[in-house]
Amino acid sequence: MRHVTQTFTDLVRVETRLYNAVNARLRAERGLGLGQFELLEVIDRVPGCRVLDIAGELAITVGAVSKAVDRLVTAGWCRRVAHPQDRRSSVLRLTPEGETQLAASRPAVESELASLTAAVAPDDLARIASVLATLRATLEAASHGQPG
Amino acid sequence: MRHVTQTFTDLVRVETRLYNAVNARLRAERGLGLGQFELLEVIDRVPGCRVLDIAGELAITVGAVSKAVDRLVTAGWCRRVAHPQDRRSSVLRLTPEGETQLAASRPAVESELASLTAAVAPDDLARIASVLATLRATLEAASHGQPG
DNA sequence: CGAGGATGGATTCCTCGGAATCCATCTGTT
DNA sequence: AACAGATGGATTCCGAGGAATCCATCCTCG
Repeated sequence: MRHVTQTFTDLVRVETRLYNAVNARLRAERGLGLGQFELLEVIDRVPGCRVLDIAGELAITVGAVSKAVDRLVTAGWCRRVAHPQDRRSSVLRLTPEGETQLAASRPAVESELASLTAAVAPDDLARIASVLATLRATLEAASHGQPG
Repeated sequence: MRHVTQTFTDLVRVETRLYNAVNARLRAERGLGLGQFELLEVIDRVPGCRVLDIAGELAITVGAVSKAVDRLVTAGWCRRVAHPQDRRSSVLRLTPEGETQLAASRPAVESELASLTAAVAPDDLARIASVLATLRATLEAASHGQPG
C-alpha cells in the first residue's frame, strides 16, 4: 500500500472508531445520534439555514438531509419556518427543546473525545487540527467529494 | 464548540469528502466501491482471514461483513474456504479475479488521494500520518469504538 | 408579460450497516 | 462421555443515505 493510501486508511479507521464511540455515548446519555447532533450544530450556527445549506456543509445529499430534518421535527428539536422571500424554501429553526438538547449534548461529545484522545500529546493534536482545517477548507472550496 | 470537538468535526468532514471522491472514482473506473476495496485489502493482507477478523479490523459488525463478503463472492472476487480446524468457520481467499481487481484498483485510490491532498505540504502530511497511526493503534488496543 | 430553464425540496426505490436472534460447532469442566 | 457456556457466522428486521424523479416556485430573456 502506497503511503497516502496508508494514511487515508488510518484516517478512516480513527474516524470510524471515534464516531462509533461518541455516537454510542450520545445515544445512551442524550437519546440522539451523532449525525443528529451535527445537524443541530449547523442549524444553530448558520442564520436562516436551509436544507440545501446543510447538504453542502456535511457533504451528503439533499434527500438525506430532508429525511433527517423530518426526524428532528418529529423529535421536537427543530421546525420548518416559511422562507420570507422564497416560497419554495423553508428556513430551519431550533425549538427551545432543540437548543436545550444541543447545549446538553456538547459537553458529552467533548468529554468523550477528550477521553479517547487523551494519549495524544497536546501539540500533536494541535498540529493535526491545523492541517485538517486547512485540508477541509481546500476540499470545500473546490467542492470535492460532494455526493450525487 | 470546544476545541477537540472542532478538530473532530474537521476530521469527519475531510474523511467524508475524501471517501466520497475516492469511492466515485473507483466505482467509475473499476466497478467496485471503496468499502469493497478495503475488504479486499484486508483479505489479501491477513493470512487465513475470517469474517470476524475483518469486523474487528474495520470496526463494523459481523453481520455487515458477512453480507459484504456475500457481495464479493457474487462479484467473483472472493471465495469461502472451509477452515481446516474449525468447522464453524470459513477462511476467505481472493480469487485470481479478486487479486487482479485489487492490484488494478490500488493505483486509482493512490492517485485520487494524491491529487486531493496535493495542496498539503509533504511534511504536514507526514506529521498527521504519524499521529493518526499512533491514535489508531491506541484506539484499537483498547477496543474503543467497536460497534454492537 | 409569457415561455423556458434553473432552483429548492420532497418522495420513491434501492443498497448498505447495525442490533438482535438463531444455529452449528467448539471448549472446558465434571 | 455429557453438559454448559462460549464462539463463528448467517439471517431477519429496521433505520439511514444515495440516485433519480417529480413538483412548485423563482428568474431571465425575448
